[in-house]
Amino acid sequence: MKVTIYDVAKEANVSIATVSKVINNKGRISDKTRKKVKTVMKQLNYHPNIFASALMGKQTKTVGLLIPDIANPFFSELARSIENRGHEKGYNLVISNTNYDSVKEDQYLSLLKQKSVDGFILASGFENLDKVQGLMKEDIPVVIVARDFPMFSVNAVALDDFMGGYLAADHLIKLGHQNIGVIARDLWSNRERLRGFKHALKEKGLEINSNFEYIKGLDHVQAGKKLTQKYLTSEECPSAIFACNDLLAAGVIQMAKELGFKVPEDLSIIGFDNTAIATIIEPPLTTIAQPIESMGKEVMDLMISVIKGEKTDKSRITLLPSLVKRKSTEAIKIKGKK
Amino acid sequence: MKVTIYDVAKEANVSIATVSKVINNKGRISDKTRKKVKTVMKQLNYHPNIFASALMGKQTKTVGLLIPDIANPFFSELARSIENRGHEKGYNLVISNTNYDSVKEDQYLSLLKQKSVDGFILASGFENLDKVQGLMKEDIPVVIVARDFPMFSVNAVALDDFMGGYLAADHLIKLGHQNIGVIARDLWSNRERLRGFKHALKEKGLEINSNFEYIKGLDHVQAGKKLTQKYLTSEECPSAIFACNDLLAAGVIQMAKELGFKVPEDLSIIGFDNTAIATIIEPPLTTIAQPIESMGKEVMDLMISVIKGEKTDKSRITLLPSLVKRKSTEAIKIKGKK
DNA sequence: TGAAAAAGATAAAGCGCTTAACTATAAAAG
DNA sequence: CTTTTATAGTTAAGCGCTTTATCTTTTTCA
Repeated sequence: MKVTIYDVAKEANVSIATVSKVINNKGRISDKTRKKVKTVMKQLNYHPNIFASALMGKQTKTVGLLIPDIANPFFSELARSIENRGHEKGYNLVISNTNYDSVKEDQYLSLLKQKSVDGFILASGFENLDKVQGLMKEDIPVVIVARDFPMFSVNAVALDDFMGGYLAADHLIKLGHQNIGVIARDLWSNRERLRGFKHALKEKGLEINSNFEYIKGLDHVQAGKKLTQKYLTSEECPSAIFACNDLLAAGVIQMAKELGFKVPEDLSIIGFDNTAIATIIEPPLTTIAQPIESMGKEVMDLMISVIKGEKTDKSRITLLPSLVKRKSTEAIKIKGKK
Repeated sequence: MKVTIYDVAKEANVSIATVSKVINNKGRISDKTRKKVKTVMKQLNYHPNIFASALMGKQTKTVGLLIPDIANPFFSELARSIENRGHEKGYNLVISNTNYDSVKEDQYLSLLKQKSVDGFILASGFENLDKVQGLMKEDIPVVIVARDFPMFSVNAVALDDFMGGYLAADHLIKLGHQNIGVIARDLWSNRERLRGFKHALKEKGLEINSNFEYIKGLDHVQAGKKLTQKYLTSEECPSAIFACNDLLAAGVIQMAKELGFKVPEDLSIIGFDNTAIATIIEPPLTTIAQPIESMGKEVMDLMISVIKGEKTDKSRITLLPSLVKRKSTEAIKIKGKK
């Protein structure tokens, strides 16, 4: 039924060891035998059983990807990009949706460890450093993406979130906005974005009073709406809102409209990520773009080089965000004037 | 280093066969020994090596999911739902993005076969029946989702696409539309939708002249825009457009606006899928809803029961679509009147 | 021409597990 | 008290592959 290394060996009149050698390009083999064996392999449509070799400690060409929410466009685009690069390089992806849930993170980690994935790409919340350190202690390749652990030696490819926040604030300030609301889930990357944001404000002598605001248990769009409602009906109604991802921004726009605010005339909105939805919503969203495509490529490449042992030192690749101006932001109107 | 069945056996003073038996709940084991072994397993934090058992023909608790485009919200939501259900039941998902490319489909199929996934969930285009039949001949569990092969015995969970198309047409007709454009990629499910659509028209004595229209090589949104431009600037400018997925519909709305058409006043638009973007775009999209959540659950459950051999006969589960009315469709204005 | 070195191929052990066949023990039956 | 039978546990083969030590053949060159 299933063709094994024995079948090939018999057919080619050699030992299984010889076959193994040509499979792995190891040891001394004459060209003649190599050719013969290869021919037979083709002819029999032989494919080595990965499990048998995994048993012997070889790689499985599979990497685990832990992601908080595959249905969030940023993550699904990132996943697609990682997957593509993986496919190019001969790696498969076991994708696990953690739903920002640390219990699930744990479960997946031990499950996939058991399934001998060659390494882990963590795009999850992972506020918990311990788990990552645990993996590293066991010498399991780990790469973090879209999330940085400062002060901690780990392979990572991340966005300069600080700069992203700075860019957003800078844009808004230049348009004359001074009273700006922020909506962000309390994650590390968002903390950085907020830091950059505040830094820009400070440079111009501005202050921001609003801090982390987020409503758990809702999806991003709903959370964006709720918070926007709160902001826009409060006393110091902001003239602009910085939403820390595009989904949130979509919610902001929706609620603004529902409350009778015109975007961008009455309220400027800037998002983050530059996913497909930024161009789908109305008005098209001004947003801070993450280079999702190269991010995926870089992280997969890094993962592979770690797996192959080419990298012994840790490295951190930082990609830079950029401002994409569309229609959801504009210069503030002078109050009272028309 | 790694703790094996031998370590457990030694520690518990039994043979490895006994340990194996308690792991798999097989054979005769006294309660006392069972408890003892279990304790030791916990204590040593032992986890069986899946590969070793896979080598012996046991399951890997991994299923392959082939999907055309994980970044399309319909598929990412579907993937999430499948993944969730899988996780509940102890299965992992290897997700492969085929990009509607039959070469990639082939590659993934043989690759994952080699990696001994327990079965395949095919959400891909798979116009090619042969491959599916090939898998089935090898007795590899296969379930098709969101895509039906009529006249062919295969496990599937699908939407009643015919009804979906019918519902869309019915809604539009009741609103008085007679001249309706259709945008759809030429896939099986869309052919069914179109058939249902036309059926409804025929019932009312209406005809549709436009047929399959799609532009390959573009993403859905762009394709939707291009085609809309063509329709709206043509002679028999339609009063309504049926787009066979929400992404396409988003493109339609965008282009309509760009051309100065008001939605829904000048042009009614109905989508398909009811993904998150339906509520994000402006105006909110009237669309035919697929029960994505239950679809994912059903397909995973079906897959598992096939894997476990509980199902010997093929079965086809058909879910029903429903119309979700939002703001992108309205009754047609009588021409000339105001 | 012959001994040493190099090259090519092999046998066999072992990775961690399952399982069929078997042995030992205890309980039931004659 | 021996024989049968059910029960509890063990032995050992083997899944398909890698790899080390070993053996055989060919090449090299003094």
